[in-house]
Amino acid sequence: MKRDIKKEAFREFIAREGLKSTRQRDIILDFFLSAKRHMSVEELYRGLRARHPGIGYATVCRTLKLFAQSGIAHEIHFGDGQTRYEHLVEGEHHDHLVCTVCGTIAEFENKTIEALQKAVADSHGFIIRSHRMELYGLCAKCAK
Amino acid sequence: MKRDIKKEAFREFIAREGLKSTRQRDIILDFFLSAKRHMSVEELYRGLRARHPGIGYATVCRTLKLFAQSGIAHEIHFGDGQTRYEHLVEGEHHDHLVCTVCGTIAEFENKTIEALQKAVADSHGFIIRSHRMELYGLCAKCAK
DNA sequence: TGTATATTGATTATCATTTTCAATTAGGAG
DNA sequence: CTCCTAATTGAAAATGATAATCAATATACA
Ligand SMILES: [Mn+2]
Ligand SMILES: [Mn+2]
Ligand SMILES: [Zn+2]
Ligand SMILES: [Zn+2]
Repeated sequence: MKRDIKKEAFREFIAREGLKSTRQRDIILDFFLSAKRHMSVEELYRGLRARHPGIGYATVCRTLKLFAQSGIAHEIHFGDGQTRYEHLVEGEHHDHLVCTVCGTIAEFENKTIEALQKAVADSHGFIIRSHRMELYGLCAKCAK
Repeated sequence: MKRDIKKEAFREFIAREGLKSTRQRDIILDFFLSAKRHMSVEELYRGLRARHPGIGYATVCRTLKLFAQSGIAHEIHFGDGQTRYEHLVEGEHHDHLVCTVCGTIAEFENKTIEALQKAVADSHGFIIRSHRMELYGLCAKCAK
């Protein structure tokens, strides 16, 4: 299962970097992988604390950063001042539809757009390392 | 000239909202329209202070927000924790190529991509109100 | 010119995230 | 298994960008 691929990838990262495997990191990773996508740090922290009251906010922040560094997660910024994280397997990619009314986030992928992005970059002699594309507006529900 | 169109648009906004025309707002607008694009609040503040030492940081922040509200400027967030502003005339739009090495920012517009974005949104019953697309990587110069 | 109201700049507050640091833990050597 | 060292943790303080406060000042209109 993908969950195990991510766990294994993080385990390898920990080993490769000379870091240590800890109870907290295991707990946070388990929760992160089973929680819903695009959770803010605060949401993850509150969710974790329900079962693990001792866990510190700083540890959650640090651990999520490690997830991003290890490649099993991505930081997302939707402009509301909250950092969100989503887990993904290496090489996966998608963009977002963000409802500005209810906050619902939908994901999509469009190879044609990505090809055109590459073409635009090429015409500038620019080498793309990453990109972000977000469409903001009203989801089907909020559009009534 | 476009500069005058923007000045006039802001003047109208000021009047329409029952706000007042002030020396500071004039100074900040002049500098903003003549400075290079995508300046951060800090950069604009420092640039302004050279000629106008009395001007307050809070006033710069507030005034830039007013520019955005009036429609003559846009807030931009590239994920480095700095808010940038760029001026544009009503209806104009473009996206960005951001060099992660030297910080250079190029602008582009691609109608085909925008049409595809619309198509993606439609297929989700989503109504786009705005969007952002940024390509991060190496500019021609930094790619060597 | 007078007056009500908006604006300014300095200061303080916010708020999410980072850093600090003493105490604790992990995990390899012996 | 026991030591030992370096990594990790949680609480608290620091950070950094922006926003709010507020007394003093400037603006615009009657
Ligand atoms: Mn996503
Ligand atoms: Mn631009
Ligand atoms: Zn919605
Ligand atoms: Zn560059």
